[in-house]
Amino acid sequence: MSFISHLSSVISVSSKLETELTAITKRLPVSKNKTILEIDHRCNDIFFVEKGLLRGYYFHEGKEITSWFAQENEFATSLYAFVSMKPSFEVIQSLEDSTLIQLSHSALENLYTRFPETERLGRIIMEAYYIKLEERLLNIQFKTAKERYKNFIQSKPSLLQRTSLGQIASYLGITQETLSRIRAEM
Amino acid sequence: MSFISHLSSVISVSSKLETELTAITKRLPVSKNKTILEIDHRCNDIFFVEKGLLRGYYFHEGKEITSWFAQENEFATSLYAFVSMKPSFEVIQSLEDSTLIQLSHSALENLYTRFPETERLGRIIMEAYYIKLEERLLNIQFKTAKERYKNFIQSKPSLLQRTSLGQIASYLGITQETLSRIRAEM
DNA sequence: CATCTTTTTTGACAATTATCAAAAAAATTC
DNA sequence: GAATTTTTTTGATAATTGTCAAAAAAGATG
Repeated sequence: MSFISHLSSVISVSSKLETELTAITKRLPVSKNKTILEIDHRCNDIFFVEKGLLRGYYFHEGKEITSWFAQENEFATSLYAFVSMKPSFEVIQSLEDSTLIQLSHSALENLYTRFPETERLGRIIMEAYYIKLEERLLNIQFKTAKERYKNFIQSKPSLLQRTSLGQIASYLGITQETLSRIRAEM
Repeated sequence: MSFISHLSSVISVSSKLETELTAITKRLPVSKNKTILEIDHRCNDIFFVEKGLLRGYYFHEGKEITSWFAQENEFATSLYAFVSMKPSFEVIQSLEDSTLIQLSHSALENLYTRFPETERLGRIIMEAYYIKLEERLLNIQFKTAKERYKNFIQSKPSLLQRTSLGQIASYLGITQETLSRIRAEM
């Protein structure tokens, strides 16, 4: 189970904890192009992507803006909504047939209390999220559209084949016309 | 001590923990315009601003870019460097005479181990940091320069008097000329 | 495989913000 | 408080990216 082994790389997972984790999570198969979390709904779950690809997006002036992609061995949730338990402004959808490990907010809170060592896990995951977001901000603030795209190709080459131009463009904070032109001149 | 009472609003601080916190932190007075963390140095400390104002900035193409301001009752550190223990790309400076509560990385790690309930604190602080950063990203990605400035006035009015136009402009991701023109037409 | 739908590309033009240069204003220092 | 330094403002111009519209290409469907 890639979920447990992934966690093991962050904290030591006792067999007791492993049993608990297996008990409170659910393996969830989703087919391609399914909406997993709708706008304005509560985000009760955090998902670990065992197989497949998810995408988070929201609407800005009627257009879909990709906020993240989550591939194999990555966590995915509408973080703001999950942390605050407020209605989500984000949609989560599957871009491929996927297998998710589903962990609910209440089960997680429970886990934190019963296995305090998992607090560390929560913190470390948050730190990693933060650093990724910081990189993204620097990227958008100081790189030209072309530099951002080059950077994307470098850091997430596999997503090039698995997502559409429009999805990537909005993730990079540019229009798809601009991205198309960048591609043309490369 | 505003530090302890601020923490108390997040987790319950036992008297034992309070004693420990007092023992491992140091009250650090710094005068105005002092560099607290230099570029490429290790960031060994996280600071809690008891009084005064700090600023984090880095250089991009020879120009200072403000990444954050930390006022009274806020935490401040070069988060990426502090978390990863890598050399900092950020400078931390005091913009006013300030009083800081200094907590070292090693003392914090130690605290996490000896008082597991503080892991929760670390996680919650990280979550708050994340959400602030997310707002900032949305702001830079989708608001015009004018909207961003208006938003800044709304959310951090006190900083208007305490910082310079150039510092605010770079924080908002615009040039100071542009910010000056925005001010003129408001 | 012909049709329908979605995605990508291309073109013309507009808007926002940056850049460079210099003047004006404000703040600091001796 | 005069001189120096720093910060802010103003002007002219350029560059990047966005917008709107439509064609072309690719993909999905019955």
